[in-house]
Amino acid sequence: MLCIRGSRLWRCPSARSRLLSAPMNTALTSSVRCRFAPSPTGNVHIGNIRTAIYNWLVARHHGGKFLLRIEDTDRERSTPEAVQGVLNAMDWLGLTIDEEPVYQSTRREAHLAMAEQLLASGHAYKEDKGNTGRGEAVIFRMPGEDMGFDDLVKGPLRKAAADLKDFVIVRSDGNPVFHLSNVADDIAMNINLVIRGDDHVENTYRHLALYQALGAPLPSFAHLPMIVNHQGKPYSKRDGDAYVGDFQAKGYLPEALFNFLVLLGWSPGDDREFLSREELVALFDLDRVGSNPAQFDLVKFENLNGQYMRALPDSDYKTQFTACLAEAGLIPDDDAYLDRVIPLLKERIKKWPDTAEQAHYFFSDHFSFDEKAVRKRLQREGALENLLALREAFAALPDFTATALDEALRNLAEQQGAKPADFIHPVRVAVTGQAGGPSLFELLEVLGRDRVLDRMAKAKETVASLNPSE
RNA sequence: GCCCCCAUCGUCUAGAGGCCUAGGACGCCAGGUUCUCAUCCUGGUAACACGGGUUCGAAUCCCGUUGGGGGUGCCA
Repeated sequence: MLCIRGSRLWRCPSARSRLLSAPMNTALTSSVRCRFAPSPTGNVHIGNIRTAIYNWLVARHHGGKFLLRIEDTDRERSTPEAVQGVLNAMDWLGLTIDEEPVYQSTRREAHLAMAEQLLASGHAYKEDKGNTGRGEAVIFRMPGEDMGFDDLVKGPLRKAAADLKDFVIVRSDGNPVFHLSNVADDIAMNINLVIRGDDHVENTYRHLALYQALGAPLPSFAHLPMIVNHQGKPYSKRDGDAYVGDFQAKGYLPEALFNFLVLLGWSPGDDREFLSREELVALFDLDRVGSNPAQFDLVKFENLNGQYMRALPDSDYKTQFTACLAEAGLIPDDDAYLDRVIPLLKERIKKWPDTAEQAHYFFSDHFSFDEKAVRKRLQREGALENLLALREAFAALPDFTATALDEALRNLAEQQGAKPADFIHPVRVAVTGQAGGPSLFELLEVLGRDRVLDRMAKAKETVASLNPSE
């Protein structure tokens, strides 16, 4: 027997075993309702948020709804801070929700009522396992037949009745268990597509049985492979290097992280990797989601982030750039100056926090010197003399422009039978304190005559103040 | 233990029996551009876990092994 999933053919389990959920003839449509259901017991990490992103993308792609449910029933571990963390992460990444968030902790009575209903209909029973004295728990009775469902990313899955055991839905202390609450809320929220982590595949049989017992319509399921850490283990609450909040704090761009995370487990099928949000909404669908776990490669991500930085519209770039300067206590002289500085730096700042360090010398005379560079370029024999000679040549220039500066320097070098580089490097260090940076002559022009000449004159003190070792 | 899932360069991946002497990206190496760093351009390095099948033909299908992951009545 063959059935259709997307455009692919799949061998289906024998028709004899009841196939639950019916996604093979339920194409995803604009009526799709999916949700992100995090438990706020720690920081949101990239594995969590990637699940949220896929849910959001599917909803947007099909014109359906994307909802949020905070599963905060674990009162010991759920904190308001963690809830806020989830909200912040989603907001930062632009994961807009279409209805008010549901807080699971407010639905306890409904969950318990559902357990009563199952008890009444004979789908559940009470038992004190091993007479522990803890009281009776409510146990759900599995149907006792083979079950299967067609996972939207993993294909057809099935399980023998013998491997499907009864399970607790209400603890002996009277608290509902995850399975009950989760299904009860999904039913209440009319969720018809559940996209969640791979760690829930085995739970799906239980959930499906619950839907059946309750007579509720069955949703479709899609289980996403995990994102694993460098040890190849799924990210846990303990993996401190993968929190979404940290990416935000470190100055990475949300669009870059969004783009990168989507690519961890999905690809458009061609060679594109730099995809705008609009393109992703248009292209993304579950049928191209892979089924093997992925590792987050920070280096590759930083490359993508750099591409986003360079592609940023000028106005956005300027706003952020200015904010970074302000944070470091640097105030641009004027807007026109800022507009001339930015193009020089734009392609070499890889993430926002690097801004102040790389731009410092443009906005203040109190910048630090790279000792290695000073030693190599200014403490050389004759370096200071060259510098002063060059300063005179620069000072004599009627126009302090890049081309004029360039010409003056090369002329002087030629006169002295030296290489242009012998002058270029010392000037750079004297004027910027750094070994590398933007094109020297443009940099000098933008910096302006006064600053440049002043700093060149001070080079001698600078060298002395650094108290040369060796 | 039992059940389920997964397996292509170091990493993310393309691949739906012949288009694959396996393509792209990041990284790395070499070269180019340049005053440096960055950007950019060119070239190179590197993979179908293993063993059996099926087939004229397999990275692609089947079985097994190994490895990894998940689940397994009171975590979510």
